[in-house]
Parts: sequence; structure tokens; C-alpha cells
Amino acid sequence: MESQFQLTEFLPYRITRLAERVSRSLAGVYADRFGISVPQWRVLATVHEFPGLAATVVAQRCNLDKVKVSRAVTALEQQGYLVRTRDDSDGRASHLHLSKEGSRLFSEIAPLAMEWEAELLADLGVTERAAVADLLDRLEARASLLEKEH
Amino acid sequence: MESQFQLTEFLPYRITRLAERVSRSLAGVYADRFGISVPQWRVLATVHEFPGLAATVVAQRCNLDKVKVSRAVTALEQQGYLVRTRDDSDGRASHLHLSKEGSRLFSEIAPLAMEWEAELLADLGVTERAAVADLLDRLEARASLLEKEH
DNA sequence: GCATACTAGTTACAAATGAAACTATCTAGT
DNA sequence: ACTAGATAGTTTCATTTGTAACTAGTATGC
Repeated sequence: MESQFQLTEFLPYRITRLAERVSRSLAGVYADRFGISVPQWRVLATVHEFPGLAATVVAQRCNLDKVKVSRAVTALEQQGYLVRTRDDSDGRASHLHLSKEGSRLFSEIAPLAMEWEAELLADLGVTERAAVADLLDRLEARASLLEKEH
Repeated sequence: MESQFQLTEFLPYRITRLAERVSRSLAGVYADRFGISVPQWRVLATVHEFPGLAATVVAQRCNLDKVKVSRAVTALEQQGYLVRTRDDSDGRASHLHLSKEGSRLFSEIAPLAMEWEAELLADLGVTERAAVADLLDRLEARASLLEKEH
């Protein structure tokens, strides 16, 4: 009874491998040029979309732990891309906003990111793109279920 | 002209997010219990499937850089799971093989990994599984193309 | 109101990673 | 043969990450 396990056919490995390529390649578009990391980019995009969010909520929304968000926020603040204002009713929390430079930075990167995404999907038709989105959703639902079971 | 960029809809982000969940959850199945890391698991599986490979080839096959492979091999060797034998004709290279314990370890982990994969795919029918495999392939082909263009 | 438990966010420290330099060996061109 | 360049694999060091502990503030129960 041989276990015919093959890494190359193993889906978790293939997903991870794709993600590693995607992440590395996309980061290459903005990391060096604009001097921001992947977590910083995620925070930037999230705060752009939802100005005034607290760090904890940002963390949930962009799939980062609070430590990464904390560090990303500090860095973005030091670079002048982001400002935080204390919450009036809760002395622990603060609200995150992009500065003018932060908005400008976002609006420079976003089109590049979208263009990159378009190139990634260039081979796929409309139906297939929908299938990708759908399958990613369903796999992720399963994955987070399995993750919680431990 | 607003950039209607939304991180949540951004495919690279969603792929990465899925991969992060998958990788974390699957690693949870073997990492603590057997004391091996993700790179070590990949090397283990690759050397199991292709005994006698050189480290460089292992690196290519399991999408790791040579430094990670070097460290994983060292660790696996120290744990007694892997042996290396020098190549006769090339003094730099060596051939990797699993020890008896290494084979046993693999045959313990492999079924768990396959079971985990089955649970990940539990929601999908045969056609959808084929679609996942196909789409992953095509996206990865694009991604590695885009990666090389920089 | 006061003790207990909880939450927001930061800091500290150990482990993992990435890039570059390095050692040892091999190959090719002359 | 000898040199220049490539290759296998390791080591080094700076950066990033993950875990846990921490600070400061808030909510709850009595």
C-alpha cells in the first residue's frame, strides 16, 4: 500500500507556490520604486478605502496580525503617508487616515496594481475569471473552517 | 476619475490570503507534532519521490531557494531523517536520500496531508476540482511570465 | 467604587528569511 | 596546462516575522 503522494500534484503546495510568485512579482512593481512593503501596501489600500478605521479593524480587513499592522502604521506615519488621531471616547484606540502624500502614493500604485492584475488574468475569459473568484471564495471558506478546528 | 480599487476584490491579495490560510492550517497538522518546518516538509516529500536528487534540483522542484534547501537538509540530517552521499564525479554535489526514519516520517505525514487536502476540497465536485487545477496552472504560467519580465 | 477581566496597541526577543559574499569544485577556451 | 568563468552548496549578516509579554485604557459584576 504505497502512498502515491506527489508534491507537484498537491493542491496546498500549488496554491502556495502560485501565491509566492504572485506576491513576489506584484511587490516588485511597487516595493523598490515606492519604498513600501507588502503589509504597508495592504494598510495603505485599506485605509484609503475606509478612512478613519482603527488599527484592529484594519488588521481584520487585510488579513494581518496586529503586530504587523502596528509596524506598518508606524512606518507609513514616519514616511508621512498616514496620520493617526486619538479616539475621543476610547483612549486606547486611534483612527487612521491617509495624508495628502499617502493618497497620492495610493493613486500612483493602484493603477499599476490593477494593470498587473489584468496581465495576470489576460489568458482567462470572463467566465473563467468568475470561476477563479468563485473557487477562491469557496476554498477560502473551507480553509478558514479547517484552520479553526485546531 | 476615481480608482475604484478594492483590496478585497483584488485577485493577488485573495490568492495570497488563501495561501496564507492554507499554509498555516496545513502546517498545523505536522509542524508541532513532528517538529519539521514547511521547507523541511517540502524537501522530505521531494526526496521521497525522487531519491538521490541533488540539492539544487530539489530546490527547483519544490520552489525553494538553495539557501532554504541547504538549511532544511542540514536540519533533516541532524534529526536523522535524511542522509547525503557525495557525488563521485562532482565533488561539489551530493545525493539526498531519506533514512529509514525519514521514510517512516514521510509515510506518517503524507496521509494526514492528503486527508487535509480532501477536506479542503470537500465542497467541490469533480469538474470543479479539475477547474481549480487548470486555473492554478494557467495563473501560475502567467505569474512566472510576469515575474521574469522584471 | 472597586476588583476582575478584557481590549487596543506596542515592545522585546527569538526564530525565520533574503541577499550577498564565500569556499570548493568543475568547465571551457585558448 | 592555465586562466576565467560558472556551479554546488554554505555561511554571514541585516531585515522580517512570530510569540509572548507588556502598557494603558475600558467594561463588567458585585
